[in-house]
Amino acid sequence: MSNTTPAEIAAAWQRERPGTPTESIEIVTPIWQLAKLFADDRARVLRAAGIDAATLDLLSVIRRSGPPYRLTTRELARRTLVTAGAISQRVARAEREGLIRRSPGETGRKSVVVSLTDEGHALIEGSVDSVLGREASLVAGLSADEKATLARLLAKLTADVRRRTSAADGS
Amino acid sequence: MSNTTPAEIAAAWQRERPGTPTESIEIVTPIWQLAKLFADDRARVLRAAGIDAATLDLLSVIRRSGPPYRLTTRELARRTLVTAGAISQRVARAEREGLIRRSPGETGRKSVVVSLTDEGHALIEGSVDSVLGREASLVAGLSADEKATLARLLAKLTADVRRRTSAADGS
DNA sequence: TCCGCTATGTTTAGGCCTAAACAGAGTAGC
DNA sequence: GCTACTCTGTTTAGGCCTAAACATAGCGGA
Repeated sequence: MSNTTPAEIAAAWQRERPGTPTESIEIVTPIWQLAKLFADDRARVLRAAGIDAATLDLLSVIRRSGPPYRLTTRELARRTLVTAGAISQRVARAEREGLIRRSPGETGRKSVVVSLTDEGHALIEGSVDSVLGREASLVAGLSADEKATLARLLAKLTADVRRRTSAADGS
Repeated sequence: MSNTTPAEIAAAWQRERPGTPTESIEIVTPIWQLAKLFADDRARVLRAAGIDAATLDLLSVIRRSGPPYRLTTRELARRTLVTAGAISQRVARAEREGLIRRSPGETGRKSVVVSLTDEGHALIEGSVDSVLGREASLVAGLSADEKATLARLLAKLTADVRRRTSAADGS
């Protein structure tokens, strides 16, 4: 029934291999577990709405960029955390389903702009509230103070990790 | 260069669709971003060690279960967050690489116990410290207090979300 | 003008995962 | 002793992703 907690994992390593550097486990492991819990739950909610998480992410980025709801694939790759190849595939799938439209970009360079179709716009309007509403209910167990503190620490950690993992260095 | 921050995403939704329930964004989004940053970084560290994250996870669970380093596939599925089918595939891959061994379980029911080979044991000993050490350095930007607070809030949130997503109900 | 460099996208090969269909091993009740 | 049911694992079909190989499109210097 109960899954292993991060604290138990760290304790198990210390018991089996005293001296193992386990300081990060109680931070990193729950982040992975939560990411998976949120992802699975979101997938379940979206299945009912006839859309998948990857497509929702794509349409969301375009939708909240505001009118005229158009972005180049380069911008899409920058604003989502996936590779250019993944964007290319997402766009192809969404285009096949009639949710977006591709058109050649005009300003210099070779470029492609992706824009929402009416169907795509309707689909995102109909699903974003249910997804975000559901997620708000999942974090409702924390008090306002706890949520603020957690958000602040996560923001700090994200900035730290991004700095330490990108480019050279690392120590 | 800079990626969009969760706070900017929430602000964008409020600008475009006033009233969108964005309370969860500054919690859920950074968790996903961090999970991906950690996963990518771990994959990079492991590539050098000749092992992948899925196999490391498998061997780790068996290793820290203690002597005699044997678990049934059912136990493996329970202790990792993946499906039984995924375990079956992970075990098949690891067996092909000579890292684990499969043998019929004796106690009642049909069951299969997975045990570490010497090669598997050596591989996990040689990589766990480098992975955990690297991750410790990634979270080193937080003070001891901040780490403790973050760990506590993440543990609480994980318990909450698990409770709210499992089984029926949800509201 | 020509050649090549750089910025952009797309395609391909392969990895890992989930859901669901399968299959085998015990167990329980008749 | 049989049949049905319930655990356990494995296999299959399909999805999404990354890395890397491929294409193109403009620009720029000689």
